Amino acid sequence: MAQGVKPAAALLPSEAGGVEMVAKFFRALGDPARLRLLQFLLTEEHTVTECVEHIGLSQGRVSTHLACLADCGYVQTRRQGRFAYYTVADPRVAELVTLARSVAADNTDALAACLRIDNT
Amino acid sequence: MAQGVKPAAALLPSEAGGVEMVAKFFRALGDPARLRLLQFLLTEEHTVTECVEHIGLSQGRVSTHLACLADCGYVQTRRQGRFAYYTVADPRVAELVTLARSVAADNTDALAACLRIDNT
DNA sequence: ACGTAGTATTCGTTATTCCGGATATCGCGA
DNA sequence: TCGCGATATCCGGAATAACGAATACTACGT
Repeated sequence: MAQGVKPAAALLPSEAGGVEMVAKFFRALGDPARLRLLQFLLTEEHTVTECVEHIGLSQGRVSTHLACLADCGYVQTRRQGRFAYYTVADPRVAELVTLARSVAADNTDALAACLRIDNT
Repeated sequence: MAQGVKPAAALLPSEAGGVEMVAKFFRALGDPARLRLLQFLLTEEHTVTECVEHIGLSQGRVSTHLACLADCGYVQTRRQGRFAYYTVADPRVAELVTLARSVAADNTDALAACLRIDNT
């Protein structure tokens, strides 16, 4: 093996459930609706209703999506009266998406042709 | 909002299907098996059979997972005889996973409690 | 040419995930 | 207090994705 490099000895946490945790984390970004919400909330905070109008899904669904993003640490909530203001919590989120976008851009064709993991 | 920063004006591609493409890209990382494969292939190249022994899934499934990772541009194939050697193609992949891991690590508890986007 | 090992693909089944609609829950104003 | 607007949660139902087993394909050795 590549000796002397010692690269990414522990890229993934070897703790129990660590890999599953990271996978769950990525899965949260693997949905177009949540990705759009993330972009929408990146520049400024918005209420749930505003998000609903922006992405055009049912209110209940949007609320769940936002809760998921909050659970994963992507966004944070600010409660004021009966409103809930969501916004991106962590600057690393933008890095993450930007980085992914740059890699994905270099594989547009292959990605488009990829019929998911298992097609049929 | 944070004025004067002009952050990520086009974080996501607004082209048709761009968001879906990035989502698909992330979804490829949202599976524990593929994530483990990626780590396994990060330091050195391995054949399909080696991967099978390493993660303990059926040969057919592993082959499909690897094909998916290749489609997404995460890994590349080198064919030699009847063997197929897979290895990580892009250094940005390690960045991506490391970055995600660091964010996920800061939200371990919330992530663990997150019953996925829609639990039941 | 034949058999075998390595890899890829197909198939039916099972498990996840997303969705809208209905239904709570909570806060505020009249 | 009553009603209403904003959010959150709870249902089936439909779509997607993962799995193992079986099968097809390919390259090599004999």
